[in-house]
Amino acid sequence: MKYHKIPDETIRRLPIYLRGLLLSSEQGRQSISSRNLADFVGVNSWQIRKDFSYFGDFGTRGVGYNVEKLTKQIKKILKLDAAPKVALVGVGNLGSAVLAYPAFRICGFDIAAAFDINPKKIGKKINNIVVEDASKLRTLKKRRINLAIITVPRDAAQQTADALVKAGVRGILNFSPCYIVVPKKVKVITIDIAMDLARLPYYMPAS
Amino acid sequence: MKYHKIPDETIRRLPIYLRGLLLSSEQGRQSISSRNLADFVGVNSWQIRKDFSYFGDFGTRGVGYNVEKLTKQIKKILKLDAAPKVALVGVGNLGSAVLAYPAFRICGFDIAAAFDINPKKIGKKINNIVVEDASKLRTLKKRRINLAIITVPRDAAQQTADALVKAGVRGILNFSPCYIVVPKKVKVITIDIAMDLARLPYYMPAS
DNA sequence: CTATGTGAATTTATTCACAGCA
DNA sequence: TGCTGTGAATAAATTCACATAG
Repeated sequence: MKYHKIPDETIRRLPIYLRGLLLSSEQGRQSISSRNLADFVGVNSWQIRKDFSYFGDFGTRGVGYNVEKLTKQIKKILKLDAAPKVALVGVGNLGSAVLAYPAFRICGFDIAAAFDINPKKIGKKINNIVVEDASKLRTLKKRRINLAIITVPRDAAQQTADALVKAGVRGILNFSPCYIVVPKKVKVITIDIAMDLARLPYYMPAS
Repeated sequence: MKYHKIPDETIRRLPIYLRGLLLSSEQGRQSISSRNLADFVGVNSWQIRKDFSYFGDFGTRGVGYNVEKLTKQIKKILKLDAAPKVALVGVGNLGSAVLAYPAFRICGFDIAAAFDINPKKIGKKINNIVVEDASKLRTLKKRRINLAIITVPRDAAQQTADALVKAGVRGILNFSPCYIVVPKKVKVITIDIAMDLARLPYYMPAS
């Protein structure tokens, strides 16, 4: 199995496992079985084993997985071991909340810059980060920041993405409720809160 | 095809189509082809046609789909036509941002209540909604609110979910970075910003 | 005896190719 | 001719069952 390509769905679950592992590590756990982890993260134990099997033997039969070793390996696969630097564009309500979001740290992210076009916001410090003028986005290349979060209003999302791509950004987490077009070499993941909420009623039984 | 169960993945895409349709309706469009919509939302045209085929004939061959009719049908399938009422628990940074999020309206949601445990926040008005004491969650049943958004810190997420379930809530959008356990009759969708960000570096080519 | 690792079976989703209608 | 609608083909993901190792 070692030489198989890791399925996309497995990649989608790896961060979930990582979160579970970090949490159980905090609780002083050193080894964990697929069953234990399953209860912790809400994924079947056989699914977990299958997922892990795509990238090697980390478990000990009869015992389980070594939490530290597995954590390191997942981080390596996800390329999180280099503490990726991230820029955020759009320091409005949502942007400020994302800047203050504590859970980035545990994944190893370093929120290294924030931008806005509002002169009132530029120069202010939010969560220890000085807000810069969005016209300075091109400095990202020199600063070796190639990950960005977009939290600007919808109308500005595409042009923000264009500017980011021009500045060498290769991965974008987009919170604007729209589809944005980028070159193939750039990966975009869109989080649209309303889209997820919109799926809920379908799954709810009649009240 | 009309009598087939609609696949989960199709349901996941329906809100995306809905967003695209609403946007193109704003632009005065009355009919749209699968190709047009594809460019708009970033999904293949044959995927779109297949998805729509699961719930009936809405297109006119040679022309495309009637925007209004299709919009109504998608809303009906997603059970969004009744303007579902939503409660939000946890008016911190993220909670406030979500309350102010404009895109809920277009999907037809009615943010009807907000709760917090912080006495300083209770009674304050945020985006026209008075923040109530979280101990009053049980009033949700009488008010016929069965959808909720959780934006509390991780430690409080599970107990908040428990309280919501007790109050009759059947669908939860969870922003806390953890897995929460609920009875089978309750549907939870978790948005973990860090999880999505954590997937990006994997897909980025070496810089 | 416990828990992993993995081929095989099954289920689910995507893609294709084209018939059929306006 | 243009675009939908859909069976059939392909691809992908999940689930199972069990051999295997500690």
